[in-house]
Amino acid sequence: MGRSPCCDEHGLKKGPWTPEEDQKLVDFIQKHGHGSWRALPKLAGLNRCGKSCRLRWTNYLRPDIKRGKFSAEEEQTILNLHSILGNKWSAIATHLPGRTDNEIKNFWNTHLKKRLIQMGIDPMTHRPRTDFFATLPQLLALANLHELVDHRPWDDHAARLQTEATTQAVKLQCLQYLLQTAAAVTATSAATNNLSGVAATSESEPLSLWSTPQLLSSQSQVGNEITDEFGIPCSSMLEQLVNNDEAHDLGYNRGDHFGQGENGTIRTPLLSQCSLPPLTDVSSLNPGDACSTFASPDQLFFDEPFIIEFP
DNA sequence: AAGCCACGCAACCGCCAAGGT
DNA sequence: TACCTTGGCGGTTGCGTGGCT
Repeated sequence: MGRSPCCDEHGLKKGPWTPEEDQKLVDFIQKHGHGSWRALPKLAGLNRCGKSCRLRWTNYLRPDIKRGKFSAEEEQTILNLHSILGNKWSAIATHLPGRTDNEIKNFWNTHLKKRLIQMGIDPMTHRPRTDFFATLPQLLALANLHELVDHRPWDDHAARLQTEATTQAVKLQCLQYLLQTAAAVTATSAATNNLSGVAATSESEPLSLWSTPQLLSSQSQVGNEITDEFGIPCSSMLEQLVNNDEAHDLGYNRGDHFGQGENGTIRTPLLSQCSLPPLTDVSSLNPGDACSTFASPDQLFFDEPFIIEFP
């Protein structure tokens, strides 16, 4: 026999709280503390179940709750902690003073998760998605553009140039995706080392790396790891790529597309990715997947025949 | 102006673990 | 040791709101 829900008791109100109810709850807790949540509603004169009171208090009425938009630093902290802890919202909340687990959970589900997905990153593993279908739209768009450029009779030189430019921009985006994938493989081993270090020293310095705002918000440090993979400073290379006139003309530096850096610099998907945490799940890494399954980025995107092999 | 839709968020539900008896 | 109570947590739902057609 299952347990009956706490609010099944007759006459207990559900749904949104009124200001009067809020006031009663706040007054009571300020005078007496919450004590037993089950007993509280009767004592406070509320027609609610104890659980509802507790939730209302912890998620909304508590005086130390910080409301308003999440700062960039808070976002980064959530991303980093989520990559380690997963959906342990209460654990994540302990690192964000004034934020409730519910608020963080909502923020994750409505903002961060979608953003990661848009960037081609699996929100659960924090690793770039390597499945073919995740990249299919990009590849199809690329293939279509390629055919247009190659087979259409061109009277309008300007239009041709623009399409070619767009093709290059799409290539750039796909290249960035592959770089993310390759970088993740590199970062994974580093992350593993970091994490084992954290685990080994967790008693003295629990999660010290992740809870340090300077490190959490440092894109360059993580970006430097990517440099090692290709021997090229990825951030500078990509900034150069994205900063070129073509990208500007195509709107690839628009803030609403990739995000705008603090001093007006462009934040590309990859650079944003660089700010994501190192990856944690090395055990599931398949040496044959991701970038190693594909040809090298050069081969993939600059050897045109590959592209038109797709139907 | 009205209807539709997507989004954000507060609140609920159900499960689980800890502690008490 | 088994059962019960309680609090906590994560997942999900549903309502309000704003933007778009």
